[in-house]
Amino acid sequence: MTNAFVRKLERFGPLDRDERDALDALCAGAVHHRADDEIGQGGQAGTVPLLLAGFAYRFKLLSDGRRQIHGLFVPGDLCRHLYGHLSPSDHVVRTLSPAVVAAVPAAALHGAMERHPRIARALWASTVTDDAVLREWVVSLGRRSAYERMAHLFCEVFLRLRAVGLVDGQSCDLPLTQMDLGDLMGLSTVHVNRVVQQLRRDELIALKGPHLTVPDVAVLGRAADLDPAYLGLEVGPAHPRNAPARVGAA
Amino acid sequence: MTNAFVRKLERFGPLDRDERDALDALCAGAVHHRADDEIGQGGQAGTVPLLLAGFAYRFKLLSDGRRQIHGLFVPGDLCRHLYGHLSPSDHVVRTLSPAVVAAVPAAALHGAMERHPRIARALWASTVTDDAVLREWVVSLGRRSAYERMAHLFCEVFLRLRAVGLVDGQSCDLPLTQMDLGDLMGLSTVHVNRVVQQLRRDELIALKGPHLTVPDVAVLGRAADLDPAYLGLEVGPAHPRNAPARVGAA
DNA sequence: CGCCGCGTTGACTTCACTCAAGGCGCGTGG
DNA sequence: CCACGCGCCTTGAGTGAAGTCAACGCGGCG
Repeated sequence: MTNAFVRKLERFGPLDRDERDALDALCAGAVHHRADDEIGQGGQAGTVPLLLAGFAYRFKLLSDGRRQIHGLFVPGDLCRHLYGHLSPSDHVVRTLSPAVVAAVPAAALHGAMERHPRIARALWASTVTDDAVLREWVVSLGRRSAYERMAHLFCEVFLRLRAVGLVDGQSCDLPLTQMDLGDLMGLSTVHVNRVVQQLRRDELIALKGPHLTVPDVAVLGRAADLDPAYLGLEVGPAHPRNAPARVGAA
Repeated sequence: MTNAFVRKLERFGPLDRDERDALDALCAGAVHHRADDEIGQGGQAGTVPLLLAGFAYRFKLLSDGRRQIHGLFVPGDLCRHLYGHLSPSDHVVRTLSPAVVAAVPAAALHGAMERHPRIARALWASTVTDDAVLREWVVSLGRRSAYERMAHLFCEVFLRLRAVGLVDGQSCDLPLTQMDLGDLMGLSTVHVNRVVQQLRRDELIALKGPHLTVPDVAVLGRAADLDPAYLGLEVGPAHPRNAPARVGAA
């Protein structure tokens, strides 16, 4: 299977062989991490962690130990802003599962963007999309009920994974404990448990251990009050190419 | 007084006369808006709204009318991502007060960035900071109590306004109704009222109409469980220049 | 075998929401 | 000039969603 980074960027516009090779080159030297490993910190100044396989997240702790996760990464995602090196990092990135991570030198990334305008374009479109996801989290945390929030999260993850070809039929991996889900969506573990059970009873999802099944994303999305245009992934089928590139219009 | 955009960017590094002039040029043709006016929509494709005076916000509505504000803009702020034109906008931007807004052509902005690397650098640093603010909102909404949340918000706004020279002594403008505050922090109007009163009783803030006074930001920050490094504005005094540029380190 | 992490359940508490009403300041129009 | 309406702030009472605390089952692993 091709590089997840390439698959992700191809959603934003076609790439030719040359461009795909350039992206592959950026991933050289990817390393394996164990679950629950910190990534991108320490020695790696001037590089951007790129997740190629597995799951990761970023979070902040309050002074009394409360944790809030404010980013979830799936294969193909950059785990830091393209210009993140301009400002000291204020949070931690950690793997959720065994993972493959490339430490892409920021200079190489920017070089590739200069040489390949379509890569630059895709990368920026991807950044803008990441932003939209974060804003949608704000909406969830601020105004959606626990039930809607969880439904929205499962929907988002499912669609993002489908976009990089990691959904098999109606199922995908999701190595999150209920405690993680709580820290993602601002809920207690106990309440997550109850809400997940309700979602199961309503047959919107099946969730056993690290395995998520979504019988019908559209139905789940409706329960989540999900914006049909969200991620531009909604209506489309399993993988890009046939879907219209949702890019370029003003 | 100089252009708020220039003042904001100077926080991220010094700019010479030439660079300041370039920024000024981008603001040519700024127009006045009434309060509660939609900005940046419609005809303005290919431009980025830049707020030069007044306040604005962006929000989303859920299908049943619940509103969540997911961005608050103060003078000097760009109201859209630098590459926002790569993706259709999924939300609305609206003024909170009478405001002056320049519709900066994206092309002109990128041109200025190419000609003036220090402008590019400052603009990127500013983007990264905006990101950090949004993530901090996620933390607030997910894990802070209503009391901490409001304290954090007032602190953030106060520091951001101070950074562009819009704090006079211990006071600044803040033209938000309690309903707006609720939609910002995911609370009901009634509860906002109660929390604000508590903050007043604790003498952490004074808030009458559109006027906010913060006797001691450090104390307010402590009540908010605010990260001391947040915004890099904390310890510094009223305005840049004398403060070390918090930029460039990895 | 026994610990430990994770999911599950029940009972109770509490933070925040809803509903409802009243006050105040201000602009508009009679 | 005053009456009225309206937006906003305030207050009280009751409700409800989600949190806390505590216990137990289950499965994996050392």
